[in-house]
Amino acid sequence: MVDDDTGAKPPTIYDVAAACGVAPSTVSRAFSRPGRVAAATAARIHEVAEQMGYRSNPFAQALQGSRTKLVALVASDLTNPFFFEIIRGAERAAAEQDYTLLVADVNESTEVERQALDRTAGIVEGIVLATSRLSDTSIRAIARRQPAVVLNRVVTDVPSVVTDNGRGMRRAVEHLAELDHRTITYLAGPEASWADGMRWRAAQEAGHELGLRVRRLGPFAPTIDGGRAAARAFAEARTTAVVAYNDLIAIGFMQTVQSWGVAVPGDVSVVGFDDIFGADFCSPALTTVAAPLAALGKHAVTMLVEQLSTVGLRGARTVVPRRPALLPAALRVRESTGPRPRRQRAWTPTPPAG
Amino acid sequence: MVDDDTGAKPPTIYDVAAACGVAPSTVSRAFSRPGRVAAATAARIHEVAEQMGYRSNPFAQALQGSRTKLVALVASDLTNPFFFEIIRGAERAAAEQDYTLLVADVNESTEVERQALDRTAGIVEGIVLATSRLSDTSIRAIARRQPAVVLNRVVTDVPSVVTDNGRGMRRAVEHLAELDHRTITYLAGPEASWADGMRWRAAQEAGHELGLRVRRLGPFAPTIDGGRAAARAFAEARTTAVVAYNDLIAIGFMQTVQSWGVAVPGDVSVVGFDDIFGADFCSPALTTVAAPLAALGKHAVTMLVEQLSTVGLRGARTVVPRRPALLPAALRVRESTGPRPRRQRAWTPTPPAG
DNA sequence: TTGAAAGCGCTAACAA
DNA sequence: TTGTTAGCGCTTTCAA
Repeated sequence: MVDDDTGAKPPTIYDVAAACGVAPSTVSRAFSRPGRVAAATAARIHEVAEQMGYRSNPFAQALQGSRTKLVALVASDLTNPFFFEIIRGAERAAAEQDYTLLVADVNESTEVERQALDRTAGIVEGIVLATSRLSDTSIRAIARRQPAVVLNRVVTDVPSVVTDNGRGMRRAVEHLAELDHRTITYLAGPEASWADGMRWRAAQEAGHELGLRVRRLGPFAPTIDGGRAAARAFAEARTTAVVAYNDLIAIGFMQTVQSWGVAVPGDVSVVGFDDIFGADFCSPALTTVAAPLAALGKHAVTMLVEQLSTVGLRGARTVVPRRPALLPAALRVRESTGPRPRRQRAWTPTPPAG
Repeated sequence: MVDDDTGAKPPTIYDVAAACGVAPSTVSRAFSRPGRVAAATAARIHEVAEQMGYRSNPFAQALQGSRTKLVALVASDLTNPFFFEIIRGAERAAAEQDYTLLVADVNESTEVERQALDRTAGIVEGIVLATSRLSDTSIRAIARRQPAVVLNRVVTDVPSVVTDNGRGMRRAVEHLAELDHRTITYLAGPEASWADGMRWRAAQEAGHELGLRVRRLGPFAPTIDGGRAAARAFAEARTTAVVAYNDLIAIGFMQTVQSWGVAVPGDVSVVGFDDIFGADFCSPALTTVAAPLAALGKHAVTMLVEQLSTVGLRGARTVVPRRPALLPAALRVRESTGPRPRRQRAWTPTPPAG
């Protein structure tokens, strides 16, 4: 009984070999080491393989130690436009180095993140953890098993790439100071967020140095809805200027106070953070600290691939953690900031008539 | 010479077995079939494995026929907010069915798309092709090798999930007709786009039935920049209403004509398509045909997983192509549409002073 | 240039 | 309950 096309199983090199009347190893060579097979034989093999619909089994190949040329980027929530340019940059860098980038959205769930990591870890050659919700310890454990880079967060002993939040925030506060604002409110992001800590601290420091009072409101979800909540909280304790943890909060905040008849920047100036998609076409266009999004992604993947070229696939651990790569942020002044109003207009957090 | 921790290679079941003084198969069982091993033995094995840092090799497991529980979604350009909700929906559906979704951004490049598919195909159990740039033939070839679903496009003999563009466009034209517009311009998307063909045809049909003239301008890139180009073309041949291939074009168009001093919707009404992130906070908020984004993603993954549960991992081909799943679109009326102006104001495509 | 044979790490019979 | 023995599909020596 010949095991020809008995089942629906895909053909293997054995099937191809049989059909060609050559040894399996020859078929293998015809694909992986074309030079080491007679031209005529190789041609025949390729042809037969083609029309049998032969596809090499990547698992069997990987078992032999061949590389998958895959790297993964695990993102906490792809729905957040913050990731757009990061992924774009990462994708570009990967493609340039002949890697394929696989992105996993873990939907802000530690559970799903673990799962994704488990299923993916052994398959990809390296991992970028972007805004991971995992504990530092878990992240270190992952990095111990395989090359990894953290993005937008600093974890001791793991290579990381972050925005220079300090400088960025400093620029924002300077800008507001120049517009003569005296007190600013920081609309905080999630407490678990590493970036939030950095930004809040930087705001305080900058305020201190420039003689501004800096208050903190929050935490709020890093979303447009979070911004709406922030607006409600802000109504209780107003200032002439606001710096939000991120653009989404800033946009939600603006939307809401504007719906109450508050003028931006007439009554309150608002500064966002990140310069995500949409920051330029919301109304008014948002002044924001532009994170080097594409550069972050690009840098992370480049660091990762650098390690991969050094070490082998499996059994490779993350290499010599250097100090975090700090990528520069730039203040993008648009229309949501203006001079401190002489006298604050009265307004109430209820929608105006009409 | 004991092959203990001689190299940096990760430990295998053999190492664990040796360290525990049991047979390799027992170690294997301890992990895959816990019930079939004495509790004490299992505990010891797990402990030893844990502290040796043992991780099962997914390739070896897959070679035995175990499932990877991975599905891939290949997107033409993740930077396009169109994909946000799609991915979110897909991710949810995958998680619900205990699958992990891997997203590959192919950056609008057929080359990269091929590459990604090659590297990924054998590893994931099924593939969602979202807005693929591949030819119908290539797609059919892929589907023949492995379960696949096309999203936002119809390919004969391959299961597909699409927006009901016809109904959606119909609603948009009706809306414009009710506002008394007589002639509308369709700002076309990429020629290669399946959706563009559908939308343009539907616009014509609806116009015909409702007694409106419908013109076509384009093709334009499906981006904000494309919208800017559309505005320049529109300046040469104006109408009181415009329907764009997608929201990005609509937003770019609005931005540009507004910078020329044209009022939206005062001078021209604009309708977008898709209801992407940002459509509600651009200025004016965009009236648009909301594609069932999340539902599309969810549906596609669900269809895929359905097939997977039927058939085995490798050697499974895409099953019985049914007719495309048509998901309903809804018109979202916001602020960018209004009644036809009595007389069109004069304007020129140069930025107004000031 | 080609064939034969030995694994890669794991699982699945089949015995013991 | 545990050990033994074959492979999964492929690559890679080592001979021929």
